[in-house]
Amino acid sequence: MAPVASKRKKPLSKENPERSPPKRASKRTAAGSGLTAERIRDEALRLIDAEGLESFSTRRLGAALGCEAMAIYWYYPSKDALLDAVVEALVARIPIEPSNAGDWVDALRKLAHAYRRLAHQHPHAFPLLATRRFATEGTWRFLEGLFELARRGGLDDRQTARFFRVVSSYCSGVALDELAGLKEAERAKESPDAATQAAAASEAFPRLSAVSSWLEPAHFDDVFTFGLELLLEALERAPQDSGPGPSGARGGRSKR
Amino acid sequence: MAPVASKRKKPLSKENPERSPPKRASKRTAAGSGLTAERIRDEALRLIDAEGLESFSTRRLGAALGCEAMAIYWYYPSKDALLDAVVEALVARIPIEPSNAGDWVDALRKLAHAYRRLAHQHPHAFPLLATRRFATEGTWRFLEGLFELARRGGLDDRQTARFFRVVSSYCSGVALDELAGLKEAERAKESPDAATQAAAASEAFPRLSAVSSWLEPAHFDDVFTFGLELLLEALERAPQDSGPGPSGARGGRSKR
DNA sequence: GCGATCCCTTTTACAGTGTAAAGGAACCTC
DNA sequence: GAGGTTCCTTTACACTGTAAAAGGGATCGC
Repeated sequence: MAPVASKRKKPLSKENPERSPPKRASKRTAAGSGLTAERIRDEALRLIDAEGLESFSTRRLGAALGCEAMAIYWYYPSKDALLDAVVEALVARIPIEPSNAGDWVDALRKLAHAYRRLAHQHPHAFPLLATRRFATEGTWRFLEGLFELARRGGLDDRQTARFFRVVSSYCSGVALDELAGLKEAERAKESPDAATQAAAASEAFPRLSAVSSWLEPAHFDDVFTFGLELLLEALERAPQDSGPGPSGARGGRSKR
Repeated sequence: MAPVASKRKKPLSKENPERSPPKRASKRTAAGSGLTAERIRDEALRLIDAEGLESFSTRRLGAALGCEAMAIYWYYPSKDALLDAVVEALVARIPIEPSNAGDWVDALRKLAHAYRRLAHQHPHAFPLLATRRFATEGTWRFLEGLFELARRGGLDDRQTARFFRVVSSYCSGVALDELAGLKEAERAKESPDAATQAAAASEAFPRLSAVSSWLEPAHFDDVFTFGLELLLEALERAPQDSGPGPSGARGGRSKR
C-alpha cells in the first residue's frame, strides 16, 4: 500500500557473486527435487498462515519442504529476502483489473476493500505488509493506471498523492487494529481471567465501556466502511473546489 | 491507540506462584543493586531507540544494566511482558491534559498529533505500539474523559466509537507509512544502486513517479494534516446531521 | 547467637535461531 | 573421461529466550 521502494538488504556474501537464482527454465531436467523459489515462497506463506509468524523459521520451512534449511539459501539470500518475496506474493493476490476506464474514486474504493480483505485472509502474515515496502513491476503498473485515472478525473498530482496516502494509511491502520482486536477476542474467550477485569473496568469507566462495545468485531465492517466513505466523499468533492490556482495551501485549519 | 485489552501471555511457570515483583517500597534497604522494574524498562526503551528493535536482546539489556540477563526475569516474566511495559511507558509519554472542558474535536486533534510525534521520536520502538494493545489505568482514564467530552458534544456512543477508531487507525497507519518512508530514504542515501532503479521506474511509470514525489518526507506534515483535518471536519459536521433517529445505517453507499 | 526465611542475582544448561563455509553428488560441456 | 556448473547437505558458530538451580545477603523468630 505504498509505492516506490528499493530492494535487497544484503549484497549476499561478498562483492555480488550474484549466484544466479535459478535461471528461468533451467535446462537441467526439472526433476531436480522440485524445489523452486516459488514453491519455497508459497510454502512459507502457508506455514505462516497456519502456525503464525513468530514460530516460522527456516528449519521448519525446510522440514515442510522436505529439505534442509540451508537449501533455501540457494534461492534467497536471507530469511528477510524470503519474507520480502512472501509480501510480494501477498500483494499480488490483490485483484487489479485493467481499469482503463472507470472513475478513480471507485478504483480506490475497490483497492481499499481488497487490501482489508487480504488482512483478514492472512492475519498472521499481514503485519509484514505494514512494515515493509514492496516494489514490484505489477504493483507499479497498477498504481500507474490508478494515478492516470485520477488525472483524467481532474486531480493534480499533489491532491492525488494526498488522497492515496490518506486512504491507504487508513486501510492499513484499520486492518492492524482489527487484527489486534480479533486476537484479543480469541484470548478473552479461552481465559475467564480477563472477563472479571473487563467487568471491573466497565464500572470504573462507564463511557469507555459503552463506546468500546461499538468497537468489537461485530461492527468492524460498519466502522471500516464508515471511515472509508468519509474519505471518498471528500475525494469526490475535491476536483471542483480546487480553489483559485494550482498551488496554495488548503486544509489544515489549525496546527497541532 | 486502541482501548480495552487484557494482560499477561504466560502464567509464569506453574499455577501462579506469582512470585511478587518488588512489593512497592520494599522494607529491605533500597541499596540492593539499583535494579528496579522501571529502570529496566527505561533502559530497554533507550536501547531500542539507540540500536533498533531487531538487535535488542535480554543479554544486551543485561550488559547495559550491569547485570546478567536473567536478573531481568525477576521483574518481568518474559521478554514479551517487558516489551508490554515499554509500550506502556511510551503511551504514558503522550501528554494528556485534564480536559474537563473544551471540545472533543480539538482533544482528538491534539491526541492525533501527539501520537504521530511519538512515532517520530521513537521510530524503532513505535512498531510495537501498532501491534500491541495496551491497557493501563491512565489510558483508560484518559479515554473516559475523551468520550465524556464527545457525549457532551452531542455524539452518541456509536458515532463516538466510529470517529475514534477512524482517526486513531488513520494515525497509526500514517505513522507506519512515514517510518517506512524514512527508512527508505536513509537506505537510498547510502546506496546509489537504488537511484538508477528509481530513474528507470520514473521513465516507465511517469504518473507514478510524479505522484510519488509528493509522498516524500518533505511533505509528510502536509499530507498528514490534510487527512486528519478531512476526518475532523466530518466529525464537526456529525452532531447536527444525525438523521431521523438514533439508529439506521448511514454511509457505505456501495459495498466492495 | 543461630538457624530459617525471604529477596534478588548469578550460574548453568538447553533447545532453537539465522547463516557462513565447505563438502558432496548430479548433471552439462568439452 | 576431465572439468565446471548447479543444487543440496553437513557441519559449525555465535546468539537467542528462558527453565532450573544454586548462591549470597538481609532480616526475622528464637
